[in-house]
Amino acid sequence: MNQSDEGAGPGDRARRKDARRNKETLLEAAVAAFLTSGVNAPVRDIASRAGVGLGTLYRHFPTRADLIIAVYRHQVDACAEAGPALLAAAATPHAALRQWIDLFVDFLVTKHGLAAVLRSGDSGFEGLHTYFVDRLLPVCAELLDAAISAREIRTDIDALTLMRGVGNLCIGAESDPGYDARRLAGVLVDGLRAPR
Amino acid sequence: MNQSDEGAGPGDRARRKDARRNKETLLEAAVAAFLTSGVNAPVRDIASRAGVGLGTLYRHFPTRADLIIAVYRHQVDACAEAGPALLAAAATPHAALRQWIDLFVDFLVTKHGLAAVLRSGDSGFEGLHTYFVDRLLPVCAELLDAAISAREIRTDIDALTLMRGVGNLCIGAESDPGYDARRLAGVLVDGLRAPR
DNA sequence: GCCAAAACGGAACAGTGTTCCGTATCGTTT
DNA sequence: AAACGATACGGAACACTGTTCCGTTTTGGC
Repeated sequence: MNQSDEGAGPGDRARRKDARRNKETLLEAAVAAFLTSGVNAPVRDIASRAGVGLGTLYRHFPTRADLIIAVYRHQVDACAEAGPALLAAAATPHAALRQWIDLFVDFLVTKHGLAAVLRSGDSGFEGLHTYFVDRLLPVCAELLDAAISAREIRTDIDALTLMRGVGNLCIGAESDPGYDARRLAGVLVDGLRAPR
Repeated sequence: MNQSDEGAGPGDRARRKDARRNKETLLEAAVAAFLTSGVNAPVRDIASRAGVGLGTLYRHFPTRADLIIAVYRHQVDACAEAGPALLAAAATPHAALRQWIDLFVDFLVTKHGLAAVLRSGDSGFEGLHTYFVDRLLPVCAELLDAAISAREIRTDIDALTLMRGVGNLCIGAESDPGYDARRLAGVLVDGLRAPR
């Protein structure tokens, strides 16, 4: 995975090279910190891992949410792009939906604390929440609609509710061996089949 | 609901009456604060609502979790006691389970932030988590076992996983009009019927 | 080499939960 | 009624968050 192209647009060329380098270093530090301490790793830890001041961190990533987005952008995009592919390949839309939900759950469960932060309600994370919804909701809706059109599932659960529900099921899964978020999400998707 | 008998054992008689009165006042203040600001209402707010110092609050409720337990103890107990009654009255164990889950969800959804705090992983809330599990898990397990014995549901979801899953589904439901935790919990319970 | 613009660093702020201890109150005992 | 020890009180102080701000340093075009 290459972090260097995060937001690497024409705008980056206008930046001083020390700024570009610091942003890069910060991203690497954040990846490492998130891996060991979860997405709630203190900002100070990330800054000092990167050997950089707090001001520098905040200039590049105005809020913690921006840092999280930058770190996981590629994986979220990959998840989003997998949706249509699964729909084309699977035997039924419902099977595709199940597989896509599995991808989503796997992603969330392996990012310590991310699912919780998405639901924290903390105003500082609005941007993060919005990013996830913007990127993934259309994909989920497409799969859901396909399954509905195929008359495979009930119609009273919309894509946003489903995504939030599945996301919620992932909360705390990382630090709780006795809890199987994947299986529960599967049960939920099974439940969608019940005609209503 | 009467808060005055919270932990009102023989031990209370040994306490000075100002201490008893303050504990009482603090509980009322906490009820009010939780109602308006959710269970994350700042300790200082609760103390000042009660016209009491921080030290007093912490002496009576050594941790925030103790305060939350004290406030909701009666409702949790009521939920626990409803389990066997529902099992006796319902047409099938699965129907009883569904009704009990509805009770649980209704309770959690109406307590702003409680479901989130139960899953926060914050060590300060271990006591709260333990209390909920101790009190409600046996009830859930009884209902689940009955439904399994009646061959109504799959056997690969244990009571703890189900409770945690349902609890998770309730997170954020209070401050999100477009999200229906009750319905999702219903879908999950439907999913249990799918033979596996 | 100069110098304005850009970026940096970290002290300072605001808001948490929690601890600590000097002071005030209570209730019993004389 | 007065004295006194146990009990309880209040809030300053601490540790830890995220975030802001501004004096200082670095950069890169002239």
